[in-house]
Amino acid sequence: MIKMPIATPWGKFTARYSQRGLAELHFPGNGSADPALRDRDARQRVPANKTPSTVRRWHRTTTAALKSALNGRAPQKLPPLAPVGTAFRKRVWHALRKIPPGQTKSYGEIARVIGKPRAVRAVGGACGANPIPVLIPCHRVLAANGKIGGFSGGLDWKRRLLAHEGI
DNA sequence: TCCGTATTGAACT
DNA sequence: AGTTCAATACGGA
Repeated sequence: MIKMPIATPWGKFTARYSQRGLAELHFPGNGSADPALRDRDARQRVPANKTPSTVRRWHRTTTAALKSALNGRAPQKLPPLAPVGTAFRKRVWHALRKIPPGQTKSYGEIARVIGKPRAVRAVGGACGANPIPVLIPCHRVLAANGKIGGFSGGLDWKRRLLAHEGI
């Protein structure tokens, strides 16, 4: 996995790439408190001039896409997305990508979309396990009663992202 | 197998 | 308007 930073007005995000594409996107400030993990991360940080050209191309796309998304706009182009997860979770993530900016759905609605109307709680689990937040817009999923629900990156981020989309 | 979950809707105060 | 509760699918240990 190749780890590369993305500087934005809201802080430094971190992208991780596998051979298949973008595998993870991390919020700023999520640096591991555990020194051992920090060391591991430092080892995985790769200088740009040493990264394969394919990954640099992906990374330019990711960077542009993230900046669009942070401004509440749909990215023109996305890198290949290669999140790791079970078949069920991938179906959920795929469904999330169909929610346009400025619109929201409930966990139950997502469950129906993927053909498992009773898997509402599992959908919540899949949202929480989303390795590529913002680009896979898990922040556009609210509870059925209109409450905010949760967000793995912190509810502040969820509110901020939704606010930028006019919600 | 057991436990926790970013749920939901109904039935109660 | 708040609280409790059961049903429920999934994933990790």
